[in-house]
Amino acid sequence: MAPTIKDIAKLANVSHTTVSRALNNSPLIKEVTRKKIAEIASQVGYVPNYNAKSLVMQRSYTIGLFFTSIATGTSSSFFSDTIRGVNSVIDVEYNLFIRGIDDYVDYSSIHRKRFDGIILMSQSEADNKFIYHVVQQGIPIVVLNRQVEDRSIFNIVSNDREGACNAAEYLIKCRHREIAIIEGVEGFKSTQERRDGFIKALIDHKIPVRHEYMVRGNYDMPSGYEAMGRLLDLKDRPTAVFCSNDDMAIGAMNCVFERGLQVPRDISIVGFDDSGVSLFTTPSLTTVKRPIEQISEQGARKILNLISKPVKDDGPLFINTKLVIRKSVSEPLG
Amino acid sequence: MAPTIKDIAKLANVSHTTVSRALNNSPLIKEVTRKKIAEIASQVGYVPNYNAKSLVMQRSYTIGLFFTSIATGTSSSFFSDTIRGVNSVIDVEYNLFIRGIDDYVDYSSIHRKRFDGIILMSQSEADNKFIYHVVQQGIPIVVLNRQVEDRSIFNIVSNDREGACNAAEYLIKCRHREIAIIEGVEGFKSTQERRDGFIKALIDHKIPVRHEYMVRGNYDMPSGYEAMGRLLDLKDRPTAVFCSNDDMAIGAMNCVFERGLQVPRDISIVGFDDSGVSLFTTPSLTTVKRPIEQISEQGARKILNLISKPVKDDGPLFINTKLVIRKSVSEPLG
DNA sequence: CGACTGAATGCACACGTTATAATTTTAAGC
DNA sequence: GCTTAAAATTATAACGTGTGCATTCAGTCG
Repeated sequence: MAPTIKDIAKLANVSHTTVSRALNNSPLIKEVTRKKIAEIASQVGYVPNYNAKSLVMQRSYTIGLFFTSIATGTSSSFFSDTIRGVNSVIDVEYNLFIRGIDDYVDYSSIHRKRFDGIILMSQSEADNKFIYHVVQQGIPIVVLNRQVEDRSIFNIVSNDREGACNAAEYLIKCRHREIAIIEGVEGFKSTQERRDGFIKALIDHKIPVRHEYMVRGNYDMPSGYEAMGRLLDLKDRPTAVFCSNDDMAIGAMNCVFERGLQVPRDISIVGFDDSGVSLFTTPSLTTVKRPIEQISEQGARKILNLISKPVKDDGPLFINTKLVIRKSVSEPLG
Repeated sequence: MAPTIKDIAKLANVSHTTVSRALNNSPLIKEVTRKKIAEIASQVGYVPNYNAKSLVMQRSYTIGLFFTSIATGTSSSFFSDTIRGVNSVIDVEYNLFIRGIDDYVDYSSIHRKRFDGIILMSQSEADNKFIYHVVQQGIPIVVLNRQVEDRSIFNIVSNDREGACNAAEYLIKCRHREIAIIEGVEGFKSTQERRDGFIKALIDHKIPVRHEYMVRGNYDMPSGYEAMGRLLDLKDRPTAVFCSNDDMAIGAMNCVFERGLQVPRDISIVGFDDSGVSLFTTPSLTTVKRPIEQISEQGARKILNLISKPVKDDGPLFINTKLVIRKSVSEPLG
């Protein structure tokens, strides 16, 4: 059986109270007894029972990292970058708990006793119900990646609108005028933000926004492939396509090649995310770098802060995107 | 404050013991009282306190999913496929806890009280120290992806050797004779298995194994790029290359194109994993499908079994790989 | 030397749950 | 209607830890 503070108490000829205090560095304990107890504790390989600790302390030592969904709609690199970022910050003292919101039929098991704090990598407005529940439970929460209206919630988002706008402006600067967009999953905030940025760039440069140049995808490769197919079928097809993420850009490029056309000669393509692959496509993909790992790290730090000293809102934190110019864009022919 | 069984007991005019039994469907309770109590419980929105439960039950309701490392050496798709597989099986009643072994400086916090069971997605022999610790603690464990010698440990692995062998044989069938291999991270079991299968195929077909045709990578795209560079620099370069995973294959293809050569015309390439991208490279990648998600699911099911009724070894479970033929391989020129 | 002070330690309880043993209620048998 | 067995319920202890309050101890001051 694993040793408890009572076992240590016996060995040290003190009460378990003293042991508890000594191990928690209470100022009430004389230095020599603390030393002695610490010595014995490490000798017998004592590790505290977190269940007992949690029970009395009303803390769980657990941080929940939630996604909108683990099963669908989340690209691998996005998923793993997020976990890597969070994991690098959260000390092993904490349990790191990972789930998708859609794994739950009801949220009754999500309550204060079980989570010290929650990090939500949010992709959909539908997450609001979850957020509301968490807030109501009084659990500190940080929402990443999607801006929420409620100012009392701490929010870290990338500036997708600006990123998309920059990407589109870059295409315009390269003399493109027939520019299409392949959009992401309907209802995702990111989808909307990127579209808005894209449209803003066109309007700012007085380029008409053509309805048939806006096609829907769902953030995965096959959808990018199909969407590009529809664009290429158009009577006058675009000379450049902004894809709302890299995965769809890869699917789109694939479609272009399959029709015997070239990127960027016949059609220019730009992506969004700067996922690992984008450097190794042929041609390499011009894309908007979105610092997911950085966002996650910041989010993790913030939740730790919130747990230790709850404090009100600083307003949402925007992390800048950055256009990474590679080789999938050139000036249009003739 | 969240309601406890004592609160319910008061409302129902019974003892808290009865409430506990009623909610746990003990046969000692009369049907009508059970009904009444269940009614009240859901009315007040009762949720059990798992810390208290764990304390007395000596169970943690936590399952640990460990990787060799979260920070490095694990490709995104591998990582997320694993989590998806496990997540789909593990009920929300359980905490799903995810960490890398290399996050720990010592394993003292990994003990029976904290984990009901552990799933290890293992990539390196160095993990044995961790495995040994877990076994010694008496925690049920399932090791995925890497075969361990100890027969008392439950093991689920893909048949990498056979998969690699099939891939190489396919190249041979396509009349290739100058066949190279780009290997994975040194020391990883998977690296060795795939090399062994590769070599076996060559030997079986009496094709000499040339030392300069075996180059090292580390499973990421840049390393595949570099390794291919070294192969292309050879005086008589190979006509086909077996890459030990898809990521390296993508890097390798990129390198080929950059030198103005074509895949598969000038050089054929085959990968390993069948990660999501392999369908959308140009040309699409012929590769060995390794059912990571399936392995993870099986592993998750197995750990649940082991937790409920500990039982000895059935021997390692092999899950078959499958060659997926696409367009990155053709017969060599001339 | 006794009263007082402050430091160090111990006692007893609390946290929310399950398990064990004891008790009460119900049903059955004659 | 009484005894007895069975069924249903309750009282109490336990899990391992932290904390308020009581207690002891050592030292100081008068």
